[in-house]
Amino acid sequence: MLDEAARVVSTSGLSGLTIGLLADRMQLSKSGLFSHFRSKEQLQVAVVERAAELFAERVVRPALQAPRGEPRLRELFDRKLRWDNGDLALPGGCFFASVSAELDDAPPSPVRDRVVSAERDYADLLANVFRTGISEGHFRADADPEQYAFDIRGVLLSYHHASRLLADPKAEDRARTAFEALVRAART
Amino acid sequence: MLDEAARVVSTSGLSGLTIGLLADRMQLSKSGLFSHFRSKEQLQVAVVERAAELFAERVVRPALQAPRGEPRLRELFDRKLRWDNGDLALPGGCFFASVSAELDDAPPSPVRDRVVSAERDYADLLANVFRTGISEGHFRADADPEQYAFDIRGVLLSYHHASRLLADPKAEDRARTAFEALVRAART
DNA sequence: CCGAGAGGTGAACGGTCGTGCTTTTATCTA
DNA sequence: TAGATAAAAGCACGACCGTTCACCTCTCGG
Repeated sequence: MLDEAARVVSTSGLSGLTIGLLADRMQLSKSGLFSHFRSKEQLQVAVVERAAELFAERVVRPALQAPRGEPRLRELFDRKLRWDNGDLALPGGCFFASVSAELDDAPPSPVRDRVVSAERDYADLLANVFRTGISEGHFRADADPEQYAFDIRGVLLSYHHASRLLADPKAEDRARTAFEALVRAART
Repeated sequence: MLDEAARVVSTSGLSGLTIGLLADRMQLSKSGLFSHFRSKEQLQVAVVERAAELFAERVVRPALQAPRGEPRLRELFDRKLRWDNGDLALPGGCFFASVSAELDDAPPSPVRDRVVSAERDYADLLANVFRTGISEGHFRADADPEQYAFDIRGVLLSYHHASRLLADPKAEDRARTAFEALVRAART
């Protein structure tokens, strides 16, 4: 049920996730569905948390199986591409890309806070995996892991933008090219 | 009036632009405002076009005054930062960053089409300015202008994300650092 | 066998949405 | 000054929103 909600959000945004619509898709009455969550805000929080779980299951945990340093980073990047627009994706692409843009200027709220913390977790993860790549000797010792996380985030956002909005068939090639350039620049 | 509408969209998204809300802000009755546009869709189209005008006025045209090649590219980048989050910005940051994410999975529509074409125009502009930089001898002859446009877009999207959603005080530094790295890599 | 509790239904509420209509008000020309 | 034209107001509509509440129907432990 939260998976269906996450699918809706990924395509129509949080504001497109309506109690009536979700009830229909679940073949449930509006009030029947409503009684599971006690408010719309709690539904939104629950779906954000479910999306974070899905991301951990499909992207993060499998990638952490790869050897430390550069291979792990490559796996993380590759899976993130598939999460945005491939076999690991929700129908509307990256859940957090939609929701982040929707909430970036919203006042603080439980929903926004969870999204922010999920995004921060991901940025920290990228930086840490990169940092491990430094101590493994894959990357230059003076490289800045947070800067690297910022750069990777940019490649992924640009990929989402190019493939989803502009329907650019070269989007994936461009993303991989950009990633390789970043890795090359970080090499020792 | 369309300027006010653009301000609303930049913070609350297209779905937050409501006839009643805009009427209030304009101190107009709902029907009074409605009669200016003949439907909500036409209001949306008009506000997208107004935003594209604003972007051309504040970012593109002034940047084109700078000398061809690298200086023009720098000016374009700098002004885009200010458009996202500075003295040239709407209250919710980049208008198109909000709207793009909102419409990326929507079915084709007049509104979506205008957004896509504005985004394509901007990508083409970036690629062309870069191309001129090649013929001016500022950048390597074998550099790929479209790839460069993709990379720059990534830096700008990551900047918007970091500064707006994550409130990262280092966002601007990171964006400038990333931009300098791209320019350096493209140098002859 | 009974009663409690969980989970689902259907109707209703106040509110806001986009959109039509009719009427008033203001502006400008003949 | 009278009359045409345009802009805004006021009101009502049907649809959908989140939310509440009274009722129904199961299942299961005592």
